[in-house]
Amino acid sequence: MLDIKLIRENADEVARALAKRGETVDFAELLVWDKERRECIGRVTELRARRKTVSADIPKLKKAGKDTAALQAEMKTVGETIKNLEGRLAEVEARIDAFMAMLPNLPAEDVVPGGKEHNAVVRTFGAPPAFDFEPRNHVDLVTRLGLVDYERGVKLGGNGFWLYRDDGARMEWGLLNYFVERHLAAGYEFILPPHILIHQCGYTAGQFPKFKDDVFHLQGEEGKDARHFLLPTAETALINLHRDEILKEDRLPLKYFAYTPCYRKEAGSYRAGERGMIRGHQFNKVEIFQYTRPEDSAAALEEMVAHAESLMQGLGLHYRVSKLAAADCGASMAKTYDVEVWIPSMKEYKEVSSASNAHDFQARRGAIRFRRAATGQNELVHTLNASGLATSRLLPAIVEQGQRKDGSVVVPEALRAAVGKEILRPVQ
RNA sequence: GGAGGGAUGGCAGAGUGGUCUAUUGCGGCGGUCUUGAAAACCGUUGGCCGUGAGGCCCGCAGGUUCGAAUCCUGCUCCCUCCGCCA
Repeated sequence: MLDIKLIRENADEVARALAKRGETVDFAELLVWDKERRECIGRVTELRARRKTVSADIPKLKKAGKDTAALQAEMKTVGETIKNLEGRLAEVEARIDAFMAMLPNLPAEDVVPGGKEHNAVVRTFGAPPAFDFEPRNHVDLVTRLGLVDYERGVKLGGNGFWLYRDDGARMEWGLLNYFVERHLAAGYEFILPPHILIHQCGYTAGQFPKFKDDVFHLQGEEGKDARHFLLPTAETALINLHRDEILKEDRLPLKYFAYTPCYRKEAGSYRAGERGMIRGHQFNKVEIFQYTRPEDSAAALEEMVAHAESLMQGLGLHYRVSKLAAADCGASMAKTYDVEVWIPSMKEYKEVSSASNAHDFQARRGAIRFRRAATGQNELVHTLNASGLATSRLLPAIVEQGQRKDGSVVVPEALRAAVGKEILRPVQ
């Protein structure tokens, strides 16, 4: 959520910033509602003050033997006027809220306008492995190696699902453990949240109302509007940890990480090039998250990207880091870096981590503040999130980048203990 | 799932239609005293809206009334007991 004061005072500037995302927004109507809202508040406040004093006087006058019927009659109409104004106010505020809830975040100053074609590679690690044979794709590899069972995954969950088995399950689990250990060492607190969340969580994160079609909603009980949903990322849980709280400044930054599967509809997003485990309805991810003071968030973002990169380096994978253009950043995010791993068969880099600074956008939606000791004032925190990492995109990269001519795969050193072997060989 | 009880400030806990401005205690913060600390004493102590005067907030939403923490209705959550259960 943007600060409506900013729009009130600087509508053109806000519109220009949103235009970097390719969004054309007209604030004229909003500003009319905003004006009406404030006028309503002014009048209601005035009338309530009058009612309050008169109502306090009535018992005194009665005691003094005076007739209060006229005053009571007058207050009755005042009460009705207040009620009418409050009705109007609620109407206007609902419109303002609906409008504001649909607006995406302002891109940070240094984020360039335009779509993903304007993303900029800021650095790369390693180089694409050179094969003196025709490399197989990960679907062939993991199937031959017996790591992933696509057919039975579909039998269980339908299209868009798979299951890990044997060494594949061990490797996926080993990746998760490797990340857990690294995050603990970096001072992040481990959270295992519920996977089923209430609607307010999606609102705070910024998924609702705009992106409600992207998540799986649970059928509520008959006659009840339960409005639970399966989280599309652990970020949705972690941003809500401190919803409606006022944090202590000396406890910031708060650093958390969580492992959850991520459940996404991915409706209509299937592409032939994304077979296998590149895109599914459920995938594993460890997410890191920080709550910081506003002045600390820019540095925190760099720190989180560097941390995500160190995980990749620990696996010996070739990757690059891109800084996203405005329109490619998530709606809640002011600035985003993607860490993208090389998938040889696709000859493409695919996102395995997305590290973002939401500034105060999510904090405002969730009323997450901290008390600044120097001023005694409450301020909104900044929130940041980064995948650390999306394991389900990593396993394809590991087998493709680590494959050898005979179809075997070298297990990254960091995972050998978990998998129990150095080389994975085709089964049968 | 059944039965009962409850929701008031950081916590505990009064208040059942209008004298207060929602008692009081604890905790927190500041001070006095002290070599330092404790104790004692004094002061202070939330959120939201509004340029401001001021207004709103006693779980949430409605209603009754000149006036609601208090009365009425609906909802949510929590606790206790029973049942079921990984």
